[in-house]
Amino acid sequence: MQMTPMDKKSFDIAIKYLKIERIKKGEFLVREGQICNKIAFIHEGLFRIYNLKEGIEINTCFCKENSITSSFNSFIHQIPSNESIQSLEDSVIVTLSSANLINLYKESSIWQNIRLLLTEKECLRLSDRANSLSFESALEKYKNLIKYQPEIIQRVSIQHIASYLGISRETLSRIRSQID
Amino acid sequence: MQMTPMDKKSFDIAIKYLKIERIKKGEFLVREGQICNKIAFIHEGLFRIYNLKEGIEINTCFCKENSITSSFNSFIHQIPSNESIQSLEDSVIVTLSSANLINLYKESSIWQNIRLLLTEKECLRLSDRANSLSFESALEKYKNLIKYQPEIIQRVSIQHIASYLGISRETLSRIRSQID
DNA sequence: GATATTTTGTGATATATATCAATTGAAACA
DNA sequence: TGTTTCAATTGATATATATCACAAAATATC
Repeated sequence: MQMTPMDKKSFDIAIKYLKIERIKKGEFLVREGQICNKIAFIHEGLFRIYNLKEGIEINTCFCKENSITSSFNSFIHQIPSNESIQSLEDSVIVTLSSANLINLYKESSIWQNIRLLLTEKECLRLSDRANSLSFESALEKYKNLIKYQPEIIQRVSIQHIASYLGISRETLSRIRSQID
Repeated sequence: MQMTPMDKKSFDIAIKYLKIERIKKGEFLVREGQICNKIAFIHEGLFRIYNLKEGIEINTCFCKENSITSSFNSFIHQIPSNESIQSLEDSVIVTLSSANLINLYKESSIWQNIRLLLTEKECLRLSDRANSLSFESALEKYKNLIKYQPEIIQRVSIQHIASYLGISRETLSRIRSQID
C-alpha cells in the first residue's frame, strides 16, 4: 500500500509513538502468513509488495521514500498477511505499531480521517491497476510506468518490473530494446 | 462500488434523510462526466458500473439488492464521474444525497466509521479484481464468477459478463458450451 | 403471429504474448 | 583478476484469446 506524505501537524502528535528502524536490502517487513504488526513510513529506500500465485511471485506495489507501506489488511484487522513486503534497497523507516495506532486514535480523531483518506486513495490506485493490467498491451503498460513512476525503472530490476506489469521478463526485454 | 448491508440501528438514524426512487431497466443513476450526487442502497434490482475504454464499454462491477451503489470517487469529492451506472432490471433504491450525508456525519460519528469500513472492503474487492483480471485464464475467471457471484450469470447477458471478465463475447460463449 | 432487431453461438484465421532454450552481460566473490 | 552466480537478451516455437464473418436463437416491435 503506497500513500502520500501526511500533514506536518498530525505527524507531530504521533511522534512519541514512532520508532526509527534500519532495514538492509533483501530483508522483510512482513512475510506471508505472519500478522503485520506495524505500519512503516519510508524515510529512505524502496520496498516491493508481492503475492504468491502458484509458487510464482507477483509484485503488486513498489513503495518508495515519503510514502507508507504495510500489509494493509493484515495490519488493520490483525489477521495473517496474504502478501510479503521486502526491501529492494537499504532503507530507513519510521514505524508505528498497531497498539500505538489505537493510542493515536484516542488522542486525536484526525488520524481516523487520515486513515480514511489513505484508504480512499488506495482504492483509486487499485482501480487504475486493475484497468492497466487487463486492458493495456505490454507496451502501453511499460510506457505508463515510465510516465507515472519513472524512478521505478531506474531502481528496480527488469524481472521485478515485468512481474509488476503482469508480463514475462522476455517480453519486457524485447519492448525495451524496441523503444530505445 | 458494492457493499454489504449495514447495521439496523445506524440505518434508523439515517432514515429521515433517505428517499425512495424507482428506476426502470436501462435508466442511468449517473453518466460519465456528471457529478454523482447520491449514494443508492439497492432494495430491489440490479445495476452495472462501466467505463469507456477507446469507445468500448468495460463493466467494472455489478451491484444487486442489499448492497450500495454509487460513483464512489465522484460522490465523495463531488467531481465529474469517470464511470456510468445503469440499471439492468427495474429497480427500487433508497438514496442519500451528498448534502444529507454531511448532515448524517454531524449527527452520528458512526457513519464516518461505516464509510471507512465500506471503503476498506472496496479495496479488497478491487485487489481481488486486479488479480483475477490479469492472472486467471478465461476459464478460471468464469468458474470463479459462478462460485462467488452465481446470480450474475442468471441475471446478466453474456456480453456484459464477458466485458466484466475482460474476455471477448465469443470466448465466453465457447467456454460455456464446454462446461455444460 | 410475422417481421425486425438484438443477442448468442460457431468456424476460420490472426496476433500478442508466453514458454523454452541458448547466449551474452553484469555483479559478487574469493 | 579471474571465476562463479545471477540477470538480461535474443531466437524459435507454442498457445490462448481476439477478431472477423456468418448462422442460429432469442427478444422486441408492429
